[in-house]
Formats: sequence, structure tokens, C-alpha cells
Amino acid sequence: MILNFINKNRDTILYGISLAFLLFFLKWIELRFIIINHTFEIYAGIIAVLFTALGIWLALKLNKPKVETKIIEKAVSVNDFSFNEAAMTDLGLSKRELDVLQLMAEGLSNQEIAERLFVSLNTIKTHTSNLFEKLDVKRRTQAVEKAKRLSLIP
Amino acid sequence: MILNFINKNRDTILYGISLAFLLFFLKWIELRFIIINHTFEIYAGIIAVLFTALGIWLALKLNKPKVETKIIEKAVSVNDFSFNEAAMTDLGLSKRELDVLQLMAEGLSNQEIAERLFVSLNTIKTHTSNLFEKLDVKRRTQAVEKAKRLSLIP
DNA sequence: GTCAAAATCACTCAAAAGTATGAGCTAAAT
DNA sequence: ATTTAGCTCATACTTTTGAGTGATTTTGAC
Repeated sequence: MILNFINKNRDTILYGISLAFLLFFLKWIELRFIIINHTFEIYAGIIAVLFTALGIWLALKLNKPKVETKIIEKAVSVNDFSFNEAAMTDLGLSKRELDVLQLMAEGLSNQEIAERLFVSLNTIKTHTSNLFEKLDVKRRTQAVEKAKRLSLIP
Repeated sequence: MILNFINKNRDTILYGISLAFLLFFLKWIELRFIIINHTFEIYAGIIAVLFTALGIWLALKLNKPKVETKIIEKAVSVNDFSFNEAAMTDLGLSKRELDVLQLMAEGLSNQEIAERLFVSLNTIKTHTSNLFEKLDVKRRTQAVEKAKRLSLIP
């Protein structure tokens, strides 16, 4: 805990010690000058130089770095398919129609879709017809294309 | 030209003037203190404060502002379609076949593709047949699906 | 229980897609 | 010069798809 305190206030403590040392040093040269009785200006000059240095040191120490935020756009290929519920309800697509749409997107024929869903070919035809109408397209390829654009399928 | 010179050395000139003024000021308070005969320490203290301030000012003036760059990575989903040349040569697809494939992916019918490319419907049929064989698929929907997987089309 | 939407299926007809085969023409490679 | 690959087109035929219509059954909501 005491180490922690020292660490946190390192600069302040250092500054205090430096100042104390400086004052002590000044007192010492003051004494010397009194004894040797030299000119006043030399003493003042030394003080000036020392404190200029102190000021510089202080400023450098306390000068907070300016933070510049740099935003780097990182290209990421994302797997972010989120089903577009809105589009589905908007178009009035039923669950079954969506099933058919998905299988259609996999490239299955109507016959294959029928077998996959255990219904007749005619049923699938009806579904696809309704799908095309709802999606406002003429062909299955267009339906798949549009469905992908609308995020109804990945 | 003289204005130019002044502008370029503004800081230096300013520093010189300030220093001159300070020295003049010091001389003045020195005189005052001599006349009033005050303690030496007050004078030294004033010098100390003044030159500390000067040091700070100098440091701030001459020190290049520290810039800390904070980098924030922003994930951006990118349109990163890069045509898979390898797959194309691997499958032995011709330019024309790729053309047809692209239009097919847009949901065009063979007839529409034929009109778009100014050739006959039969030509397109030939292309699609060859395409299906090369892609090892049975239907156009599968062809489009596979082509997308292979990055032959976006 | 009623009603509406959804799902199922059938039938017909037309259009589009796909298969198979053959062939001419051109440009590039051997 | 010959071969090869790619593009073109045609004919004949089959399969799939799609449009249109109508009907029955299921299901969920009111």
C-alpha cells in the first residue's frame, strides 16, 4: 500500500525532493557568496539558470500528451446473416413458402423439393407460384436472387 | 521580405524581447530593493518564480506537442469479391460461358440472355449445357449456387 | 363453432429449360 | 498447314417449370 502510494505520487514526491535539494543548494551558495562577498548579479544569474531549468523540466514532466484518436477501418469478412423477419411479414410469406424458397435456393428441382418435404409435386408448384407472385418475380432464379437480397436466405 | 523574416523567426524574436524585458524588470526591482534595502531572499524568490515561469513557457513553446495515437479498429464489412481465376481455368470455363453464367445469376431467361448477347437462343442453350457439364450440375439454379461458392460471380 | 389463412392436391396448357447431335467458322497454337 | 478450342447455330426431343383454375383439408384465432 505504501509502495502503491509512492508509485502514484512519484512525480510530486520527486518534485518536492528536487525543490528541497535546490533550496538547500541555494542556501549553500548564498553562504559562500556572503563569505566571499561577490557581486549580487552572479548569484541572481545562477538562480535564474537553475530555475529556468526547473521550469523546463517541470513543463516537460507535466505536459500531458495530446491524444489523437485514429480510427482504422479494418476489413473483416463477416458471416452476418440475420433473417429479415420484417421482409417476410411484409411480403406475407408463409412458413411453408419459406421452406420451399430455401430448398429452391439450394438448386433443387420442384420434384426434389416435393420429395424432401413429403408432399406432391403439384403442391410445390402451387407454393412456387405463390412465392413468385409475392416476390414479384417470374422465375426461380430471380426468386433466389431477390430472396438473398432481402436476407430471407443466407 | 522583412515581414517574411519576422514571421519565420517570430518565436526567437519574441523570446529575445521577453528576455530583454525581464532583465530590465530585474534590474528595476534590484534597484528598488537596494534602495529600500530589503532582504536578499525576496529578490531571489522573485527571480526564481519568474525564471521558473520562463522555463515553463520556453519548454512549452519549443517542445513539440506530444501526440499519443490511440488506434481504434473499426470492423467494416466489405464488398470483397475477388474473382477466382484459378477455379475458372481449373474448370476450363470460356469467357463466353462466364458471360452467360453472370447473366444467368441475375435471373435472366435463356431468351433474355440471347438477346443481351446478340446471339440465338440455341447458342445460349449450348453454352448452358457446356456450363452445367463443366460445373457438374444439372440445373441453372445449382450452377448459380456453385458459381457463387467458387467466387466465379459475386 | 365459425372463419380465414395456410397447406394440400389435381388437371391442363404453354413456355422455358435442358439433352443430344451435328456442323460451320475463326483465331490461336503446334 | 493442320489441329484445336471456342463460338456460333440448327433440329429434334424430353423434362421441368410456370400459369391458371379449382377443390379439400388443416390449423389457428376470435
